Amino acid sequence: MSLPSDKITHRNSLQEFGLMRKSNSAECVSEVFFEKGTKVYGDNEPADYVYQVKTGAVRSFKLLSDGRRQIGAFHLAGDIFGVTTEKHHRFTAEAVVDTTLWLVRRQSLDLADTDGALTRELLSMTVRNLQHAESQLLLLGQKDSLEKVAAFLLEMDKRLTGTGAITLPMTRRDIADYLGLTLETVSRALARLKRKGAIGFTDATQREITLLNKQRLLVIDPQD
Amino acid sequence: MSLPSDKITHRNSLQEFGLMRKSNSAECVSEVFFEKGTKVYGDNEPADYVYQVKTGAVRSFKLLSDGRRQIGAFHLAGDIFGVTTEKHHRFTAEAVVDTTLWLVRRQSLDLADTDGALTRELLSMTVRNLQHAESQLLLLGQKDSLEKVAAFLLEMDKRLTGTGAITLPMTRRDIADYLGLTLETVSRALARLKRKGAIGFTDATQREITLLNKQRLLVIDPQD
DNA sequence: CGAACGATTGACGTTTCTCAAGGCTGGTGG
DNA sequence: CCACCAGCCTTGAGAAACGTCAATCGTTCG
Repeated sequence: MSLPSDKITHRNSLQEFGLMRKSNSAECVSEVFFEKGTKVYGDNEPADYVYQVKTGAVRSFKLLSDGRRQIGAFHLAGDIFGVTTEKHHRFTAEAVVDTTLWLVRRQSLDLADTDGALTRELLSMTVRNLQHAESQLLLLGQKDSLEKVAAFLLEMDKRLTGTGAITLPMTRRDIADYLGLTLETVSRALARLKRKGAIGFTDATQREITLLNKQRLLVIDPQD
Repeated sequence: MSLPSDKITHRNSLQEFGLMRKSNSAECVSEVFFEKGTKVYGDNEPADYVYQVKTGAVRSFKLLSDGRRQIGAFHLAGDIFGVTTEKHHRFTAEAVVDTTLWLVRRQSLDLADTDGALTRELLSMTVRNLQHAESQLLLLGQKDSLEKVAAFLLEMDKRLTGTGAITLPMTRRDIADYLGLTLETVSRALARLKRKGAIGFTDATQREITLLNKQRLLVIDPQD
């Protein structure tokens, strides 16, 4: 279900952002807290809400019957996710770390679409998702582990800060399931990048990474 | 460029299908022949037309700078492709075999979108493309070669006939670049499926394949 | 303090890739 | 008609990449 209760605190608020600008009653937007590891929504569940990350991070993934997991996207602060034209979600979404989301009832949006502006907005979001999936196809199908990890670091840097100093919210296993690798291979690829002088670790938990040489990462990661 | 000339024959015609229903002048729809291997449009070229496969097949792909190729989709008879909200294509499209396409100037569509019906149609197509890409992510990231090839055969059977008797238009290399494998690995996977009794070859060129046991293929290919 | 979690590293096994050889088919020109 | 050639497919042997299993270490948190 979409709104598990006991790990979540509700605080209604009137937030203005993205799609949710169209909402006009206070009940439409809620701020909800999800503890690390909590499910936001499940595969095949009714898509009743649209979400935006206030703080934290969310992973969106599919599972095979034997438990293999493909993470399709990470949603970071500011990202809108859970948008679909269909009745049901096609992914499961979970909080990667303690996360605060804003959410809007989808129904409150449908009503507002008199001029088709919402349909166009929906289209533009779907196109962005499609573009991300398309570049991920190239990464998963053609790149080796070093290229995948380099591309991942560059993507995260771009989306988190762009400064070259990043703090990853996700574990090595999450990264592995995003890149189609194992966590050990991700760890070894990071070690190789460190030995090459392309990156450096700046804390004990190995989640803070400095991109010492983006140019070198760009050379490792072949562009299309 | 989008309309190479000497390998192509033009025949204007008034075809009614899909998106193109909106067109109302004879100049908007053309039937164009593309010889095997011909480019339909290139990555980053202006997206001036929308296409539908009349006969034949088209591959749509991205290249890395060193020549590695990821095929994102095959377009078969009846499929509409080349639809985008942007000015330029994000893929290159080539005829896999001798192919006849119908094409419509995109401009002739834009004019017709008074009621937003076209935007909704565009949205629904983009969503279909997104869904295909999403399941391809799972395949590329998590499945081994046997599972990939089994999934490929099931997809082709479904889209070509559904009867279990298929004639593949594409080479082993095309299949490999679609599945993120090498052509040798594809060939070996097919040989293994044959030994298992799941498929059979029915002609000398190894392009006609009979799915002797779809249930067995479904077991090999884990579902989400 | 001890347990749980996440990360790293090594040794080893498996899968896939690479390189090479050979076969089959269909088309072309003598 | 036949020889030849080019393209496609298969198969094998060895190499490389990646996965698996296991041990260890540091951190966090009760």
